[in-house]
Amino acid sequence: MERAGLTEVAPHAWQMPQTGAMRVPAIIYANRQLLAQMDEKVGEQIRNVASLPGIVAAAYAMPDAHWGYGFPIGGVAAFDAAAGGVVSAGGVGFDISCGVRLLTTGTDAGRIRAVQAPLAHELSRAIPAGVGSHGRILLDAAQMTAMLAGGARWAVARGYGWPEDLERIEERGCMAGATPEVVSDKARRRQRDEMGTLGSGNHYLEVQEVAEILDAEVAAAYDLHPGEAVVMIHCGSRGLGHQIGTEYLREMALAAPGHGIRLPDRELACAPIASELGQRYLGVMRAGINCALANRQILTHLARGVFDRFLPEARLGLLYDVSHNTCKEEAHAVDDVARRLFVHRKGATRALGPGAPALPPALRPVGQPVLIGGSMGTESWVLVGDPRSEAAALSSACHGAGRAMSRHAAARNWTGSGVQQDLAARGIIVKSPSKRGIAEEAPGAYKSVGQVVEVAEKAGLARRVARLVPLICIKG
DNA sequence: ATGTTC
Repeated sequence: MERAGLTEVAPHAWQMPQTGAMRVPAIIYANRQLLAQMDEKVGEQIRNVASLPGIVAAAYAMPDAHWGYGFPIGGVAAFDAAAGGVVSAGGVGFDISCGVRLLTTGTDAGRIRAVQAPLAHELSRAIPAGVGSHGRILLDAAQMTAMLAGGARWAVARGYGWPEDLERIEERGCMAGATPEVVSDKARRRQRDEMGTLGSGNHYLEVQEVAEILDAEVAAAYDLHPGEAVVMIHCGSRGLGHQIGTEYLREMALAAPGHGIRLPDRELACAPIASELGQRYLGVMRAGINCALANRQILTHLARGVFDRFLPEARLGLLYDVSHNTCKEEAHAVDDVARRLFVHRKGATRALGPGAPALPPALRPVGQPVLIGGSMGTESWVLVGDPRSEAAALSSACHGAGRAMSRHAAARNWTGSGVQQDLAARGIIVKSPSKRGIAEEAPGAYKSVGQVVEVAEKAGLARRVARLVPLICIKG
């Protein structure tokens, strides 16, 4: 993106002037290099978001932003229902409540290396991955309804995981206000056999090593220790979320004129929060959030089963589970005024600072773990919410590395086997049902996640706590 | 992201 016309209003915060239909400014968090790597389309999309009815404060793009459907991926925007504010299916994204959870193991990475190949093999057998992957759990209509209402709470009640896990999940494992009965039959049907599956694209389960600690105090509170192994799970709401996104994007686009909304881009389809359609989407989307929370909970249970067989001394405790594709009603201070807002985070992670009431007691004094999945074969990060993030971006931060090139271009530049061999030479085992998928996810197709989190820290979005490097990657 | 195009 060209820097001309942008004003660096704070370190690594670039403001786009409020022009045309924009109701608020647009702010992009980046250094000069990340800004140069950003598509012009990110600027266009974030300006479009800034023109939507009822938007509050500003439209924000995170340091890992790239262009997406309507909203950029890495976009944050909050709306006031009483001021005609809208909810947008494109502002949440197709993979509703896609997110990351991190499990500590209390075990040295050396113990993983001793069983690395068989552990990778057994994880790949236990964790269904790939396009259309299905699991052994089949839900009937009543179970589907219970799952969509209960989220991870439902999963734990069914024996998938431990009651103490729930404290370490956003919304304590269950998103309130879900309306399972309004979720279409088609969406429910698509999800029937997809619980506890990874899916494809950039979703993965990785066994990683804590390679570096940058904040010893917070790391200790998070039970992260140098040289120990952790498990990171990145996935979302599978076919159900995708079906909901498809249905509501269409319906919101058709209904927009009737709501008096002129869309700058059809892909920005949205409806007033106060409208029947807006309320209906919110209820269905919350069911999608519960689906993703239950899915990651079942994947955790499957991973624990494999670890129990190979490393019985390992105890896979949940550090935290946080989503990066949601719209949630939250309390925020805007210009020192307390307001209730509907915050869209699409490819952006909630990042609550110390003292936030939504955090469990064990984490409240230090702040929320902000879990950042890097690209396959590189590094991932644990950050902690910074109190400055509330003013900077409504307590939000980045979510990953962000693509630097298209899937198509990546598949031209690399082969799956080549990438796999390169990583094997560095001691990383990658298992995937799709060679093309591995090529599309080649580390070189992504921006530097290290640079993204450094900018996030300098911009006051979140502070770095620990750097994680992969040992085993189970890839969709 | 996605029964990788209704």
